[in-house]
Amino acid sequence: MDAARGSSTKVESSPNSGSKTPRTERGRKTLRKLLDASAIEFGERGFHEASVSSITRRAGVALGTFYTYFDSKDALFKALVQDMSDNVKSSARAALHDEMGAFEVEQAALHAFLEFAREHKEIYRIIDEAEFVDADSYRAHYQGIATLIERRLKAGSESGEYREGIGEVEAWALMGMNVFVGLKFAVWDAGREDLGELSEAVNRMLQKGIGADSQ
Amino acid sequence: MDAARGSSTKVESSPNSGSKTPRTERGRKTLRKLLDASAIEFGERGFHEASVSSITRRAGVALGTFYTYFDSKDALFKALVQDMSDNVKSSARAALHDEMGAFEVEQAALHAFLEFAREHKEIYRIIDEAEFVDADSYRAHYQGIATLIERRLKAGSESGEYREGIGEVEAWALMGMNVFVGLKFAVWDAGREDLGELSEAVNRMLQKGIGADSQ
DNA sequence: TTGAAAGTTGAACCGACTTTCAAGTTTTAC
DNA sequence: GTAAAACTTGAAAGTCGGTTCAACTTTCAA
Repeated sequence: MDAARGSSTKVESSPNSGSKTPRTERGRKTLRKLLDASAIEFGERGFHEASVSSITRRAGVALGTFYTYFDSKDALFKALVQDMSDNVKSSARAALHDEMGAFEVEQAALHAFLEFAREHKEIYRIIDEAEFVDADSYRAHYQGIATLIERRLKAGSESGEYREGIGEVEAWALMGMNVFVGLKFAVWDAGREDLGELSEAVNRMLQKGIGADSQ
Repeated sequence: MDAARGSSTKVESSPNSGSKTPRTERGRKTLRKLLDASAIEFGERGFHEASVSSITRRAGVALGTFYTYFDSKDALFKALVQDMSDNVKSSARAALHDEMGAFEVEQAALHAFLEFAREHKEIYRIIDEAEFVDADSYRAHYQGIATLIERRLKAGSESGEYREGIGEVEAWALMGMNVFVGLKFAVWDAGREDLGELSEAVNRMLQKGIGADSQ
């Protein structure tokens, strides 16, 4: 349940994410406690079921303290979505290296994503709920990832590893594969399948499809 | 906005969907008005923003009338999710015919789904929000579709059109492709791309992947 | 025709949760 | 050492919307 812990890295690096920047060490600690507690609370209960008082209780601070750091429950949620979105992206990017081939890159990206999802199961609930709480963040999240994927696909196309004409549609399709495989096998049925085998299976689809004639 | 109209077919066919079956024609009409109004309201505002009073206002009936037909706002939502879920499935199934080849079937299913999504854009919001309002329905929806897809994939495998070893993972991956392509191109950017070309592009990925060597 | 069943109405009840605030404590800076 | 700034506290205000209910109207069946 403390899976959420790791997700709250670099909070103070993003300046205007709705949180009022604390000026003392004590304040910074309290803000961190609130963010950690809220990631857990939102992950367990969802935005509307989650209550500010429950978050402050988890964080071990008084109710009023919350409003020293956030304008509203909404503002906190937005800050959290932004934070999670950044973390997924950078965790995937960290798994990629220059010497990798195009297919290798996609497999590594998926593998990193699956690992991330397994460690931070709240991510699906939180990102998905953004669709209703903060629609812009939701779109921005998926649009941002799709753009990254499309860029990689185009590069693979130019290097001759992928066929020509690969673009936006394929990027969204690929993202959908990754998201749904993650939801099913890294969150719902976590541990039932080996993440390495999963990313291989998906990569095989990418390489040769599912047809019999493609050997 | 009256896209929701068509979705409320066969309401009375499902007996215990949380709605108290009306006994007169007048009652049936009122129930129908409530369901139609709520599909629009939930689609526009989402579950929590939607209010019972706004739904009854849209439907042109008094607030109290609502509780003649539903035990609660939750019950109505569940009934609606079930209805939508059934409709997506049957609209896809209706597009399939026995004489079709395995790939042809998948392409037709996707095409039917894309059309359905374009006509009923609320479906994404409503199904997605079920994750928070009624988690079981949400899982049941996707699990149900995945099972249908997996069955088709297995059949294609046995008929020799697909390679061996195709199963659950591929079914979820395929579902993810369809869902995300639908979200992006049939809902968000509706009309930007031709649905026929879209389902072809996705089917091409299915047939030969995205590799250059696969011709 | 008539009484019972089905359906309708909307004001009022009610609980729950976000947000405010004035009084207190701790930290910082000089 | 001291005053200002930063931070904390929790009771209470304020809001909002789901749900109830008793009086009323319409429909149905015999």
